[in-house]
Amino acid sequence: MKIIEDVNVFDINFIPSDELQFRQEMVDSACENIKHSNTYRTCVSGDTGRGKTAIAKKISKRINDSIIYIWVNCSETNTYIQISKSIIEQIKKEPYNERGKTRDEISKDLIKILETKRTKKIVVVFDEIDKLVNKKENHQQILFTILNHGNMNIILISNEMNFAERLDPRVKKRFGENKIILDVYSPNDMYQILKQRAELGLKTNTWDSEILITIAKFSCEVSGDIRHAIQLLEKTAVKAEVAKKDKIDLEDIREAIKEVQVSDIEQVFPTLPKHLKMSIIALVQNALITREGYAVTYPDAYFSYEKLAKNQRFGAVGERQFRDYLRSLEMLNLFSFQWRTAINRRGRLRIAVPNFDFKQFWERINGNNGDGGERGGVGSTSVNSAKDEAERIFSEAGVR
DNA sequence: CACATGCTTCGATACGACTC
DNA sequence: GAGTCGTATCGAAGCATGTG
Repeated sequence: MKIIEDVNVFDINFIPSDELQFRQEMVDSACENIKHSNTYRTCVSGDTGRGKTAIAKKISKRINDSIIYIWVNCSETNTYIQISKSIIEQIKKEPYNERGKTRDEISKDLIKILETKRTKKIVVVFDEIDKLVNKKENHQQILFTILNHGNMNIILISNEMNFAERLDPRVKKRFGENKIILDVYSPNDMYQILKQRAELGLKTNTWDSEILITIAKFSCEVSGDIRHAIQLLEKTAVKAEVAKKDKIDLEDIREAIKEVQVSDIEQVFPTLPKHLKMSIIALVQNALITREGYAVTYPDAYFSYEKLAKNQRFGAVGERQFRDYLRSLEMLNLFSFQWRTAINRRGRLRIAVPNFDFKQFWERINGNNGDGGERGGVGSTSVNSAKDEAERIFSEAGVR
């Protein structure tokens, strides 16, 4: 029996066509402000899955006819040149060739376009602005250029609450105190949102409130991320469908949770550069040794990494660079870092806590887990390649 | 307080990809 | 080949947090 009516409803980018639940006032107020001003500026911040992107997308849908809407995702587009190019292309709606042009030349082209008089207002959204601000290079100068030329409405979207502190002071001043900070969805909020999705995407009578409440509670506890909850609901529905049930039950949720938890690291791992992979393995090895779920970054984890990397073609990088790798892993949300007082030692320790089930990860990459590969379907390819990658590293390093 | 440790920040350098 | 970017790497200086 079919349970899912419309898969698209569970897509990560799906925005319901009716009003947003719980975030609609913010959309309304932003739209009003944009209507009455040429220089509306605001920062929206909050952890992943709290509706930041949904707000921005909703604004564009709402007033798309009267504005030029520009979307820049700073996790992909995060250099001065790339951002300029993207903005120029989105305004002119034609390709822009930046090859061979210097930063100054591109900057001039951009300014020219920004200062052109037009009837439609421009709204620029910088998604994941923290990825831009946290870069070592001064690519955030692009914001200064934009603020100084022409009139644009600007919305900054950030995961980090305090990204503003890293902003160039000249830019920060221009944004003033206009901030929207999004709170976590409560279990009840999540339930309401899930209900909306279930009504849109699932066949009637295949689900009940108890199912949704269970998912909402679980997702709230583990992440507070609404996307997590929606993904879990979808997987649960798939599980029920595969089992040929008429109705989703709690057992399906348990099955689905198993998958959601491992998917993150195992999907990301194969896509990472070699040194990052070895860093992850080193950290996991040490997390297993301490038996308390964390790894000491230096010297322990670094030495483990050195051992792994010793026989690689390019050898191990220095401890200094290893720290930059740790930073990357933090940015990827794979590890969190904390301070600990050192015992029997001076100074202090930095410890890395894996944000994933590292024991399960370790079992899988070591192939010790006999029933690890029994899962069919979409997930198994990525799981196997994570394992393959790790095995290659182990064999090249001559370590087990 | 002087010193140890481990981190962050800043800047220098090397190098590949690209255009002129 | 010169010039320009962007990225990866590393060293020096300095800061924060601890010990004796």
